[in-house]
Amino acid sequence: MERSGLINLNDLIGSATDINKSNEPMTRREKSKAEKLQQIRSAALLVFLEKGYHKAAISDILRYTNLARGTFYLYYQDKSQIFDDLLADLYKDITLSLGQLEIENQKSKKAFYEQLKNLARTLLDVFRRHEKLVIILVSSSIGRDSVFDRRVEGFYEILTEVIRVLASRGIESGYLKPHNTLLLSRLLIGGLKEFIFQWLVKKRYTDDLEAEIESIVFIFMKGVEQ
Amino acid sequence: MERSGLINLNDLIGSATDINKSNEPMTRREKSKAEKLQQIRSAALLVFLEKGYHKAAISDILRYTNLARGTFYLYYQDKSQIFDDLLADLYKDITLSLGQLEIENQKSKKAFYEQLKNLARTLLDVFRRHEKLVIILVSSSIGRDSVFDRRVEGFYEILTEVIRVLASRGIESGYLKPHNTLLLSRLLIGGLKEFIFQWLVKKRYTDDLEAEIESIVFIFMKGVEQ
Amino acid sequence: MERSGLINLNDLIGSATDINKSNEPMTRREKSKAEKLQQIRSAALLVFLEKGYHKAAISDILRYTNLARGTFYLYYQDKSQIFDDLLADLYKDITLSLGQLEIENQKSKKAFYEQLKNLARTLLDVFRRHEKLVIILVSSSIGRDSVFDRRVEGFYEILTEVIRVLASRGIESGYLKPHNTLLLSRLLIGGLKEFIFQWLVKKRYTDDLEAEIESIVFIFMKGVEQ
Amino acid sequence: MERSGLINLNDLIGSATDINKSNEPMTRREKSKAEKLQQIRSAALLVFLEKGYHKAAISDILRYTNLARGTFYLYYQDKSQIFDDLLADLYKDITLSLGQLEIENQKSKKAFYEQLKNLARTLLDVFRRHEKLVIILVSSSIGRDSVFDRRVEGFYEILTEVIRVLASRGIESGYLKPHNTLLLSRLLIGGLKEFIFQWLVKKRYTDDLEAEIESIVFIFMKGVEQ
DNA sequence: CATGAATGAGGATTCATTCAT
DNA sequence: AATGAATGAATCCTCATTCAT
Repeated sequence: MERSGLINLNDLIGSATDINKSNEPMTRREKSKAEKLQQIRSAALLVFLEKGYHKAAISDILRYTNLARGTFYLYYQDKSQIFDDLLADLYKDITLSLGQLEIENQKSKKAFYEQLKNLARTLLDVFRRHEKLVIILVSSSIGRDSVFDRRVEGFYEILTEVIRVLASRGIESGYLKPHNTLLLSRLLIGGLKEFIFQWLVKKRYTDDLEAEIESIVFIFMKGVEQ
Repeated sequence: MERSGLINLNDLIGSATDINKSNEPMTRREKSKAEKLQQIRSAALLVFLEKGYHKAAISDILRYTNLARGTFYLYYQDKSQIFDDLLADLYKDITLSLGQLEIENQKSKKAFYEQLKNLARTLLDVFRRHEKLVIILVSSSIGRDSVFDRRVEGFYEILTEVIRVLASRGIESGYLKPHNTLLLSRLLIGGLKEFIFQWLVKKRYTDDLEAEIESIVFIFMKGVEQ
Repeated sequence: MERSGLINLNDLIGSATDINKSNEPMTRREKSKAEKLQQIRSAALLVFLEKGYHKAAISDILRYTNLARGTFYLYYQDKSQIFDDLLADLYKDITLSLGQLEIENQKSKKAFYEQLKNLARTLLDVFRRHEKLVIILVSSSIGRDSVFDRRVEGFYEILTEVIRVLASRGIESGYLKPHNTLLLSRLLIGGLKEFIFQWLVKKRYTDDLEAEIESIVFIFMKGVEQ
Repeated sequence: MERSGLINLNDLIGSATDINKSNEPMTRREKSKAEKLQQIRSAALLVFLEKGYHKAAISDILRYTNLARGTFYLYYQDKSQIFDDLLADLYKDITLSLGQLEIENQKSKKAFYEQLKNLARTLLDVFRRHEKLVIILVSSSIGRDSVFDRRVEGFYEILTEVIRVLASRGIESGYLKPHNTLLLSRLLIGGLKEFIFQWLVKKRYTDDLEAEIESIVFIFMKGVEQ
């Protein structure tokens, strides 16, 4: 019996900037550095949320800290780098969460459906934990060729790939109709993105989120099942 | 038997700017002015496409024409106005196309399904005719509060409303399960947006567009039918 | 017995732009031209009043007419010229009014005092007739070297000269102390200007204007009498 | 016996911007910054003097320094702010000077008259020390609603109020006729303004300034005395 | 004469980034 | 390492004036 995390996300995510991986204790200087870094990160998240990534100026971010303008450049080279850094956290969480979502070969269509619901709930939880960043992601452009836009796109690619793999297994097992899995997954991700946008940015659907999510999964499952 | 356009889009769209309705012949001067207007419009479309609306500077647009900086302001007051103007064209086309898509009260689930496919194909055609603008729309940020973002959002609202009305009829007629129609329509629009993005921006799915669209409609229909 | 207008103002005023001095009947074309001229003049007066001379743009003036931008330059070369033209009217009125204010050699201090009051009342009436222009004059900068500023200054020079001449006569006749007449006149003009400003621009002192004016003349007369 | 400064000017003036009150020694950097500030202030004063406040461009000011365009905005937000800053210096001086001009309840008309002369001389001295700024003030428009115009007007209001209070006391003590004190003070301020204008801007009356001032006070006193 | 489209110089302001301290 | 003053390119916008029609 196969037993593994859903998917190896590290392949997809690539090298998220990792600062301070080592477990050695920090010197005072390092601690101070880590604190400053954290100040900048928190401030950036707030500013991106308020003004949107593109309109956010580095000086806006610094205004929320008590650091000098030049200090920013000791930690990051530009705006896109700090966004990458913020994103890395989300990626780490997704990786962990989906990794823990252990998957068995589904014994039945029902089990497959349950797994799909589990996945949805898991993602929902991750998004809740990273609400600010997810808002920034779902209300941002994709497709242009700035570093930022590629990052946002990358985020969706990861989600798409997760769905695609799951759909492939469903088709292999004969639970799902043999659709184009990429199309399937994009369709679901698109719907999901719209849903998250309405939920987090527009603050709609706040009544019974779980039920709504279940509806979505149900519709999708019914739409694609064998 | 009721027979009417699908939906009165004029209510949603508002008065698209109408220039040059009169049939009187233009003087040479007026013709030159109209040409300059067209130059600016074309240039703006290109620049928005290349750099994205937010990064596009008015001087970028003017660089594509051989006009002086001040000239822009003879035609538009700012960047948002020219975008509105471009959008008005698309809206006019959508209005016309959907208006011609006459709808009968569906006699059967099958007829309802056909109608859904018709709608999808019609929108597809419109989008093909306005490819550049649609690319700009699907690859732009929403959720911030600039004029631009409200326009983009408005575009999706229109599409969402069209789907929502159709879904309502389907539910009333007993062909569809009584889902939350707003959720349904957002879900489909989200998926569609993602699809259009992949198709127009990423240039994927170019093999058999009609078949892909049919797949989408099929999945959606199957997912929500009674 | 000497009998003459108070002063020959034409010497002071110089060549106010005089258009249409001849009495020959106007052709239709000339009439149309005169009308356009009048349109511009009225519009300019309003705009100068609202925005102040310096902030007034030529296009502001033209917006109040139904003339094209280029047309302005058929009548005036720039903003200062039209101001000169407006001023010429006021000058003409002052000249006329003061010219009619016939002056005898004052037989007594009392008569001299009456004459001073007459002068004040006369000026007051002129200012009332040209309220808008006077407002523009009293609420404008002076002392810089633009054409406009020299015009404003010229206006005060005229008034100052009128007072100075009268004061000289008063001193010659022994009714007034032998003060520096230029100082005297500037002092009075300065006070008057402030008074007019408060009256016309700030809309104070509207209760009993004549009484206030009489107060001013009284104080001044008492201050300088022998 | 009452003994106090003439008037509490702080009520009228408001909080003049106070920079660098602390006595700690400046670092080299702070010193350089203070020098730059001073460069800008001096340049602004010169430019305002030459071109007038309204025609002065920020780039004109910067041309007199060797600073970059953006540097201005490190010190001031716009043109009006630097004018306010310059004005604050004058206000501080007026406050100090008039504050030191201690006033006793006047025992006689003569004493009152002396006090008036003292006031005039004091103001004259202040104006001499701030010649450039005073020139800018007396040759500027008032009455429009820009920030600048309100500042200029405020300056005259202060002077007017000083005179008005003194006149009130004179009337209370029976030395002056019971005129409308506001009218009185405006009249004197108007005359004074005109005088200062001629003296500082037109460079007249430079022979015996003290005597001229004495004349003015004498005329005024004689004009209004009981 | 009249028009009004076009021009382009000129002014304000912002902001990422550098670098001397 | 940290600072924050200084920079200057980039952008938006206005407006007097010209000139082909």
